[in-house]
Amino acid sequence: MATGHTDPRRRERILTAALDLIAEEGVAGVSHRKIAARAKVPLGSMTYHFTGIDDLLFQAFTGYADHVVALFEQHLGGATTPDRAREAVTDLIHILSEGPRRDLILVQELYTLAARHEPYRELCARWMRRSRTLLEQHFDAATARQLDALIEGLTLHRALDDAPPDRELTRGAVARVTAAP
Amino acid sequence: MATGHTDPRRRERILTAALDLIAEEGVAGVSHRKIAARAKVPLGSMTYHFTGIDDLLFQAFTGYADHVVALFEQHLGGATTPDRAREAVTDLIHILSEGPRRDLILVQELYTLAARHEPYRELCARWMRRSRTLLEQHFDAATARQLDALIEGLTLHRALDDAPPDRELTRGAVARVTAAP
Amino acid sequence: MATGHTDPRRRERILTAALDLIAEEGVAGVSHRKIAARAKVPLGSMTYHFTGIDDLLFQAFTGYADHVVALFEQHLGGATTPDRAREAVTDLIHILSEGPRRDLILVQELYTLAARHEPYRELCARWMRRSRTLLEQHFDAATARQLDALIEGLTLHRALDDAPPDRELTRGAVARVTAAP
Amino acid sequence: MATGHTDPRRRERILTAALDLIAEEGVAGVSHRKIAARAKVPLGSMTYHFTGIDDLLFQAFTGYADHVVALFEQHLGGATTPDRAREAVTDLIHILSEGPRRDLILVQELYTLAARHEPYRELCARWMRRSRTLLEQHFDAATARQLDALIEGLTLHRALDDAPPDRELTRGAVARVTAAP
DNA sequence: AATGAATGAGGATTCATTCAT
DNA sequence: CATGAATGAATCCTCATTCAT
Repeated sequence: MATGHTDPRRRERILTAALDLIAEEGVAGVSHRKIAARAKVPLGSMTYHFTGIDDLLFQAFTGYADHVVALFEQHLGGATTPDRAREAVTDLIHILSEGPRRDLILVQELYTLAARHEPYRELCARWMRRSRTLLEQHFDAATARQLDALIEGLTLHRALDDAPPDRELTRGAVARVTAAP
Repeated sequence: MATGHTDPRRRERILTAALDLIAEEGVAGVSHRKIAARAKVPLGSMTYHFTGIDDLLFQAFTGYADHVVALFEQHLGGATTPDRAREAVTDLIHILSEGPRRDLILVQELYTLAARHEPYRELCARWMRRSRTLLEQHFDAATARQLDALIEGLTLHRALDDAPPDRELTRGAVARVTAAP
Repeated sequence: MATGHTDPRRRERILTAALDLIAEEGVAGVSHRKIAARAKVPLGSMTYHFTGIDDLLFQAFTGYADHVVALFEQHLGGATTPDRAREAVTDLIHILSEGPRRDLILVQELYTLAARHEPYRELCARWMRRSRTLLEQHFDAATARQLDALIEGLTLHRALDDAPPDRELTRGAVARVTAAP
Repeated sequence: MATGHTDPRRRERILTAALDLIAEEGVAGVSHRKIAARAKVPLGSMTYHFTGIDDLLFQAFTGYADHVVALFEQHLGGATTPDRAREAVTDLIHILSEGPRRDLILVQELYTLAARHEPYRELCARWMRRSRTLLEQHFDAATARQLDALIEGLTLHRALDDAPPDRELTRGAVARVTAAP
């Protein structure tokens, strides 16, 4: 009506609105109506562009996972030495957990879905594989896996703990896990 | 009517049914009706015993957090030397992630609630504090925190990864993080 | 609210409203909303009293079939001789097809459902068995079946034909089918 | 695009798909989308070729009624003596009720529409007139009407009854109704 | 001539909660 | 004390139809 007739950004706008809403109210709180209102899109658009709400959520999280992977690549891809990589990992943890609450929450919501639904588990598994591959450019395979898990745990604890680990503690943990045996 | 007058186990049965349901369908999927049906309790009981569904959920998760803390105490409390403690931590990670899917899922659901709602965050913080205190019986404060985060990350990765870390890798990671500097 | 708290006639009112609506707009045209409005009952009552709309429709038609069977019994049950029975059958056909359009339509709707759904077919089969049993009080089994089919066909043609068979023609057809060989 | 410019069979394909769908899901279950999908035709075609869904349904049933009339003509038209006609009628009843369930269902759906909507009633009336005319080639007018109704009733009972009349019973009924007074 | 995108109305159903009993 | 009946709001989804292209 206003935008001519077709609005190619429509789909994208809906997905962004969905993620924002999930961050605010949780997967449990999203609904076609709320997403449509936030995206300023008529309700009927929801099921025109997506098979149903499950489809919509999955596509939204798929896009989000891509975004996080990109973040990993951006930070770890540039490191040229193991020391630089260690520093990049420390950056990553603090960026993730100090950045907008939105990211922390979305990751949690994604993990919760993954714990119950296979397609989401596959989404997470792909992300973990990619992350590990990046770490393996600087560390041996076993160390990469251990470090990957450490990143996960430190990020989460920084998000939930009332006295979150500081940068020095993070740096120390990274150093220990990546220390030569 | 039949059981005398009141059934003291009624409340408990409702809470267990709620957790089972959350494990199966997620927080988003629970409802008074479903919980009542599963607990074999009349629908009216729900709002008689609990203020509302939010109250019910919070009490259910409170009980669950207590249960997990008990698991930590049971495993870590018995260790008498740092080496025993290291082994206990390794056990803990593998028990948590190999045990029934139910536990993995409930922890995730709890974290997701904590990411958004203060009372749940406090619940998690208490748990983390307790866990750290237990670890501090064997390791210095900084190491305890790092180790705690590692436990978290390894457990999660064991749950979601398609090629989960094996016991040897877990043991190695624990050893590295707890190694003398 | 107004009626005290429980209204035992509620279910019955809904079923009657459903049948009225089916007669007016067809099975294709009924909806929870329309039935609720006609029965002057809140929308939520629909799925409180019935599992779903399928359940509601089936129960409505079950009640209706009982009503039609009662009509058959009332007319045929009183006949004491074959001649009286022939006259009763003729009455029946003309009462059915001259009476309120509602009945003709409801029977059609029921048959249409029966053509596609087993439970409705069973409903019709029961009705036919009962009808045949009544006719067998006056005629041999084969004749009863033939007469039963004739009743069906004449009623339908009286309902749909632009020049419907008159009473004399009906009487003649009944006489022929029930004539001694 | 591929087929030159216009596909003359397109309309026909849509109508056939509509009838198939009605047979499967009932008039209540048809929709533009489902018909378009089944006919492998773009959604926009629906309202391009037909005024609306009512128009589409009416044209579909019109074509179907023509098809049934042709069946009557094929069977009754060939009979040269009253006896042959009786046999043809018996054939007709058993062919109609033993043939694909689709036909039984479509006839019922058509009658149901006819019970409520004038245009469909006229469609049925034309069919009945034609059928009667064919029967009048062999029997007097009154007999033709009675026989026509009998055909209707026997066909329906054969379709819905759990112990449907056999061929001998059909033959007997036809003989009785067409017997000289 | 033909169609994919778009949408508001309405579909069935589920829900947490209230309240008379 | 305990509960079944009741309900209005909100859920997802399907629909016939319009219209710019």
